[in-house]
Amino acid sequence: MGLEKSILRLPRGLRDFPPEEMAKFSYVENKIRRVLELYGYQEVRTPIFERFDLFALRSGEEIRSRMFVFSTDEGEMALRPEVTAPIARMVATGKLDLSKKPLKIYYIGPCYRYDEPQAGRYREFWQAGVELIGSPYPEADAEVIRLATRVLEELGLEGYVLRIGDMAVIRAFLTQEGVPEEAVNRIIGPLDVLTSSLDKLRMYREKLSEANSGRPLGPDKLSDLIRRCDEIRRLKEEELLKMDAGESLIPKAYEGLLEPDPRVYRLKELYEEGSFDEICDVLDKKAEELVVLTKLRWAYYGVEYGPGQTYKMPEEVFDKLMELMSISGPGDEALPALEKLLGRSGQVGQALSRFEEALKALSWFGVEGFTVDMSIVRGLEYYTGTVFEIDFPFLGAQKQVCGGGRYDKLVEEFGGPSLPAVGFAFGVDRLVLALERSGKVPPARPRCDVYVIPISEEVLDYAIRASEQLRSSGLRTEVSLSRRKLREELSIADKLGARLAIIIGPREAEEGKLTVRDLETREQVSLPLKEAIRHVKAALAGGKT
RNA sequence: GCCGGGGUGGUGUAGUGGUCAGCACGGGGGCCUGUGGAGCCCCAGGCCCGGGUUCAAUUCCCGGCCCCGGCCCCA
Repeated sequence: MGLEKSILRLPRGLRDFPPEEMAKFSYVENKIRRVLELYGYQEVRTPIFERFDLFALRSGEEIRSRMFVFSTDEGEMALRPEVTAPIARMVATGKLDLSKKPLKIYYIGPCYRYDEPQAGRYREFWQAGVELIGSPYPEADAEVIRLATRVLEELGLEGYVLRIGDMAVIRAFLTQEGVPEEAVNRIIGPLDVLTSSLDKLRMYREKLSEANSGRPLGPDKLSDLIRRCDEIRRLKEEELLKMDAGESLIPKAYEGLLEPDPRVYRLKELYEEGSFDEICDVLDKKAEELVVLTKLRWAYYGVEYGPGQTYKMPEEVFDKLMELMSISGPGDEALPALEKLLGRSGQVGQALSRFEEALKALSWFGVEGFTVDMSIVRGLEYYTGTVFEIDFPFLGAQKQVCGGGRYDKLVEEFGGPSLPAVGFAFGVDRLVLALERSGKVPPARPRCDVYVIPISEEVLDYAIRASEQLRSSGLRTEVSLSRRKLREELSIADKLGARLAIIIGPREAEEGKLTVRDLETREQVSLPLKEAIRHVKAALAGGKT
């Protein structure tokens, strides 16, 4: 009787790593270690779980449902969803030698999130990250970004997209416009959702207007498009109903902007009959409505940011913020645009100059070809300055392999000294995926180079002693533990990928020799141990790779 | 939460409303006694679960579970 199948089943989103798979991971991890140590970073390790509150401190109670939480007699614990907070805890509690400031540390280890798995997303995933703690200067930001691109280069991965933004600029702008500090995070999050929705709508629009015939979208995309439009329609109609009932806070004067448009119900038909122009028109309208709706809500309902506290954003501020977030392009285009929009004075000007310096420092490190993108707002609230992301577009939905930025307040918020910091994390699984998809996985190394075959039991003694000698001289050697027949052993040696077999029978034992057989050429010679070792080394060095 | 595509020995697969569900690799055993890296022979092992349709379901239908993708969200 076998065991109940269900107890053997791996929990959802977890994976085993057989040797072939593990080899790819080790390859990536080793590359990462080598690059980071080249820059003087040292590896650390933190526990796999910590107090739940440590992770909730910054991200809020809401993330409970996205983590693995369990209770113990010491209170609630959570499997770590990321490693920045534990590192900050380590620093804040004085575990690191601050006289070596800036601290340069890195980690590679598993993290856990209670999410629905899909391609490139698992409940247990590996992160490799860097934290540079104690330098407030732009060259620190630049070095950290350089580390990330250097790892990708060393892995031979091409076609990545590096986008850089700056939270300090955005925060300074909002503060200058009179937005309360605590409200800033409440604004940035939803704004990110808004801009990414607009991006999607714009993308569909482009695809439709480029192709005049055929099916440019595919069923998945089409249904997403319809869903998004319908979502906007729903929001809009809710508001109109409220207006009719006199319950809306938005003045009736805006009613015209929110007028219903029956075409949303016919999007599928329109698509099937090829009326793409019509759909584009609907998309334009919907995008505009979404902006107006959000703007009006924020202006008249306000944004809640604490118990009983709301901030009502003036429409001009909203417009300017949208404009700021939409700035994107190469540095020599984006920076002038930023200056034009924000000016050079006050905190905003300072933040902008700081951002420029970071980008300039990046060029000293030889990093080119990035995009300035003010809309990248990393989900986590603790970022205070430069933020960046690296994507491989060919990975599809889970294309982001790296994300990071500056977090100058975190250590202090954990009760430690005031230490500015900048860091990032790689998704190791996704790096492996990217490597596979671009055919850059190095060929697997065979289990051993030399396979020793004792022909009979009497020579086991001699064969094993000889194997030990081979190993002592650095040769990766297996000695057969299977007592099989010679021809089967040869077949196995071949399958294992060994380059050479060493055959040992009574003859060899008697003469004190080893018969070395080249498994490719099938040539063989009998030599005394020392010479055999030399011969093997020459063969291994001489052959391919 | 939503939308697709799938579940056949350990792995990869073929196939069928009704005989014994086929093949490859892998596993176990045998012939073969130091290179015949092969070959041959034998053995073990499978239609995800539950309902329905039917004389008969692994096959058709429905539901569930699971896996794989995509959307949302995130890293």
